[in-house]
Amino acid sequence: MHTVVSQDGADIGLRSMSDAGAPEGEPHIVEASGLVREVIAAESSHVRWTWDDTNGWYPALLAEGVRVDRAHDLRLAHAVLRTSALSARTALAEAGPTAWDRLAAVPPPGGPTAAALVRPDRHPGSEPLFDLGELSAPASRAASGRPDRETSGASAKDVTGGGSWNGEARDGAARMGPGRDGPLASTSTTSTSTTSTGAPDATGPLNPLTEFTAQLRAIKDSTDPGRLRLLLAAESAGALAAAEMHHAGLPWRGDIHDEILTEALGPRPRPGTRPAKLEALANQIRTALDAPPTLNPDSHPDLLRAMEYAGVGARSLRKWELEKLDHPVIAPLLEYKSLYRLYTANGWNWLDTWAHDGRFRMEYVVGGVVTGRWASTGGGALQLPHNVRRAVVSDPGWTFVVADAAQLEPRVLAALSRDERMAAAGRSKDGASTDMYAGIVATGAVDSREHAKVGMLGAMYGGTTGVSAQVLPRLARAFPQAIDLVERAARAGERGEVVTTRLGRSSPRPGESWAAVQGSAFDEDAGADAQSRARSQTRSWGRFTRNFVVQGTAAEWALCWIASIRRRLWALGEDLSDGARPGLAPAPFDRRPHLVFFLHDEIVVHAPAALADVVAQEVQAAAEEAGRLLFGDFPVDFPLSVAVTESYADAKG
DNA sequence: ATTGAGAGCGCG
DNA sequence: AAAGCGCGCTCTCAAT
Repeated sequence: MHTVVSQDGADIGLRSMSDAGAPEGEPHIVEASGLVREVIAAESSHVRWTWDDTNGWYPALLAEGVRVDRAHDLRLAHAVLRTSALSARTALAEAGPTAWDRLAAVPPPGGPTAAALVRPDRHPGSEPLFDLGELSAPASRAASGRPDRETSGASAKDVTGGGSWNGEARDGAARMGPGRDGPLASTSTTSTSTTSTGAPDATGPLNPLTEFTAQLRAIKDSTDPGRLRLLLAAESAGALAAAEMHHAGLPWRGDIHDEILTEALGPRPRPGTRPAKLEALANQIRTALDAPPTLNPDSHPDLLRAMEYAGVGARSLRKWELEKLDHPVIAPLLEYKSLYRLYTANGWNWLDTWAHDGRFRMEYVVGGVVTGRWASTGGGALQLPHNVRRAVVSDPGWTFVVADAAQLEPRVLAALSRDERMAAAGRSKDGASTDMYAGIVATGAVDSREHAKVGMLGAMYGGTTGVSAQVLPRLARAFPQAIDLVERAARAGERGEVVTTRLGRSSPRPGESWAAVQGSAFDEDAGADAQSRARSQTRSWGRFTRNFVVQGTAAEWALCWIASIRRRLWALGEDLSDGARPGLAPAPFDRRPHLVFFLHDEIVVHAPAALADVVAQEVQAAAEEAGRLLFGDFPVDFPLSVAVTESYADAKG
């Protein structure tokens, strides 16, 4: 049963509909303040809350301590149905773009950007539903997330020396968050949606009821309703999980983070100065290069020129290129770059901006990646360096259950291609290793774990050189079905065709510039230049589609995994054992194990210590469930490495 | 002052 | 170890 939620002036409309889309009972209008009560009352009957955007509704419910079990996120579902090859011949897909296509994600409330922006009212003529200080979407990545890029070979321009140390000049300033305090503070009250382009919606307002009906129809008319239903349910469950993780926050010990920084960099520097360790290294660099004190190691042109003058022989400043060189400047330079990165990306400024009240509240962007993986915005939640994860410490009396799926992508490929031999290589026999790469070695296909790994990565990414390419023929002989699947995906992409994941997410078509470049290669006067550019572009798109099917299906597995985890965790109930104490997470999670972090193939659950073991079992069971949901009875294993630990940094293993 | 590109590195 | 997939973020520098 679905309950479609829609804004109705200052009120909220609630409409029950069967799973087939038939209205049930009478429409129901409640005041905005009454929604929480309605949700609580209806939750026991397993409704699927159907709304335009989970981030527009759910945070307010969570703030009231209310969790919902199921949802249907119309915005996310629309995006899938719009481009899926399975629903290509449906009215929804064949119709022109609607306002739903331009709907940008609403970011969760309460982030460091909250004070800076005013959220445009997404429902004309209505008052804000809850006064939470919700904000407008930043220009979302919806339009830019496509791999439609051309890399021009343009190189270094003219070089100017000097440059001033940025340092704490910025750290001290009132930064509201990277790139988000700009012109987005629109106060428009007429737009029905926040769009990336700012273009007005020509196709009318957002009507959740008609959209929902259209989506049900599209699913039903699709070539595989079952898969799409699962995909949309998982995607929506992901949206719920993402909102819950933002609500709960990742436990973050600012004092430990500060210790890490001070240890590595020296004490926090005064504005306008480098941390002591960086300053010392900068001087070492200057000395090694016989360069003047004005040499600014943060300026690439400056530094490259000084290195050339000193005869270092560096073509770029990339770490792995520098590592090949033999010169006294290399060691201090590499260390400088490493510490500089820590300081700028995850230093005190980051701490001030993103970690408050013992929590880092990340903003996930569900479906933010073309392949279906999540993206994040603000704080670099998906790029937390390993060396700062020591700051992630569970609350007193609580612990973390950290789990990651071992070799998820090759296992997904094995199942996707129904390659029984490859799947068998990943299955543990009699307690033997669950390491799939070791299993591949055991088949005799390749002679070392490293070869198995780079070979598989090359097969899934489209590697054409080095060890990866050398090993590929052997893998192709041992696992013809798996390799054939990725090769076919690559060929399809090279032809400009669309490829599709297990549950039905399809790749975007190449952009207009793609066709233009291809066309120009066929011109009479097409030079070798144009032809090679077209060829390079073709291969590049082939690598994208090759990887899309694997990465996208792995993302679906992960989505099913967390959907199952969050349901199972809730079913465990509250920790009421003797000595149990509430954590610092807000209701409804203060006495319950809950997800706090998700990273493509890895999850962190924050749990009362007494429940750690049962949580670990549920996480394991959820992985098995995810495998069955995607691949049925096909005999593929998705083993996890699970750790129970009070510090995230101790989990890796 | 603001914006965009390029370079580089963090994560999977 | 350096080729290949997907991202976000920060810096500098040149252009606006």
